[in-house]
Amino acid sequence: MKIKNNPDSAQLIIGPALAVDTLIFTIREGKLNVLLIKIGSGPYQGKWALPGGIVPINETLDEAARNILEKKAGLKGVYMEQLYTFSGVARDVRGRMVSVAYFALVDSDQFALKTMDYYTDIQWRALDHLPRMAFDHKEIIQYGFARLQAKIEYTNIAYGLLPAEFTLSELQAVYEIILERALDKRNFRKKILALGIVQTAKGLRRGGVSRPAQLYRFTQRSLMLAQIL
Amino acid sequence: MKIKNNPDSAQLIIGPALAVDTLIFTIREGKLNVLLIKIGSGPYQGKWALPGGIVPINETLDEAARNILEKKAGLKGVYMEQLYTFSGVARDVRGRMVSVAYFALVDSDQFALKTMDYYTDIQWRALDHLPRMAFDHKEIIQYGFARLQAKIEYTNIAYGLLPAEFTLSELQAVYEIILERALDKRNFRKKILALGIVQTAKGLRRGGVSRPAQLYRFTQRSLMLAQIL
DNA sequence: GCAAAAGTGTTGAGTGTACACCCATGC
DNA sequence: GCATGGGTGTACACTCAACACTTTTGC
Repeated sequence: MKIKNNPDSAQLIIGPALAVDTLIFTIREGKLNVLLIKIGSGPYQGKWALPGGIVPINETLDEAARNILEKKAGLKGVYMEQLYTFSGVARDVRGRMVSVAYFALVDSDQFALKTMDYYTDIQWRALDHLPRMAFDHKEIIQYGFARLQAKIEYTNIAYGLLPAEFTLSELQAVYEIILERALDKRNFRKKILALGIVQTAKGLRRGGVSRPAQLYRFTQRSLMLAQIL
Repeated sequence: MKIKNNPDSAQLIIGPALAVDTLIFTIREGKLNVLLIKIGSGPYQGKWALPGGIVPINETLDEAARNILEKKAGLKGVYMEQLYTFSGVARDVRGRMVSVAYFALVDSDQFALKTMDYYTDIQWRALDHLPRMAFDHKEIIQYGFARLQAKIEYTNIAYGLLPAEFTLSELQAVYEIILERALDKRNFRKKILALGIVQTAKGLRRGGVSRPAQLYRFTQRSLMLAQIL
């Protein structure tokens, strides 16, 4: 196990090691996806897992998670929050490891995946077609999905999954994919507009064969409470 | 820093040490209280803090938190859930320490406090009269209070603060104290009864000078979703 | 002109909110 | 008999859910 070591503040501890794992959601081709990496070496070689790493002695968990997002997944400035801390005694065969899971949302169009040195592969995988996974990472994904489903109903968190400008139909699709049910178009638009969480942007989206759609943007691209459903 | 060490599974880690802190709420004399201990030695001697401890190498966080509740606060079988993991780099002057906070609910009448060896004092303190506290424990309390306020609105979590049998007025008082606002008696009773989260128990509470009140019990003393407010 | 998605209002049911008086008991 | 908290119903406002057709574009 490779562990970063800052000699200035190093201390010897006999206790569980601390890691951060990041659960990154995006929407691609009408489905909710998570970012997975393929482990390159060690007892879990060839297995899929969430991007993660050991917490350096001189970083907070938020900093460690941001660094993993940036350096291991190439994602910067995305929505992120702490999810839960997992501590099963047997979750890592290499030794006692406690992992703080973080959860991030990305507009997949804005980021091109590139495989990093650390891993042999990195892929978006649909939530309903996950491979077998290392550690308890499937459990983390289920937990995070539940959080996402809950939070999209009473916050504007959906902004994390959309570009700056989007149509109301695109926003509605995000809701339908995450909640796994159809929503009524008129009621949805009425509610979203009444809440004032979006405002019209200049321009239309002319996607092809049909009538162009008005573009909107979130009035705030930061977490806000708003009872939507 | 004293650290428990199980030689069977010990490993040397250079990284943040891991602790659990428990935030224990109860209601006493019409106010929300938290359980605080007074630290007996070290740089924080004489300061107040939440009961906590280092996570042993062979315990999950839930187990470690249960053990702290039982051995340091004398509480068994109470409602408990993981709250959040705090990781500020300077939260403990003795060294880098990450703390997983847990949050517990207790019916204070059922447990008599006794000061343990570890601490020089242990007390219930009203949330609106907290002493100066060690570490970032005031922040943990604020975070936990927000969780409690949110969760009492959409779950039956209030059972953790009440004895097996209680009157609807007592239940309403719990809600009013936590939400810090008055509720309409008729509407409250209508909602609670319609949801079916309580059922009548045998007997009446004859508290003294006024009409005796019907006793109720929760239909389930485990966490259930129920939109109450 | 036709296929495809955008956009738009109304109605009925159900839920939430406000509100005041009688009841059973202890002293 | 009076002070104390227990217990009960109704009316109005508002919110939620169901539902169908016209518009604008590309081909």
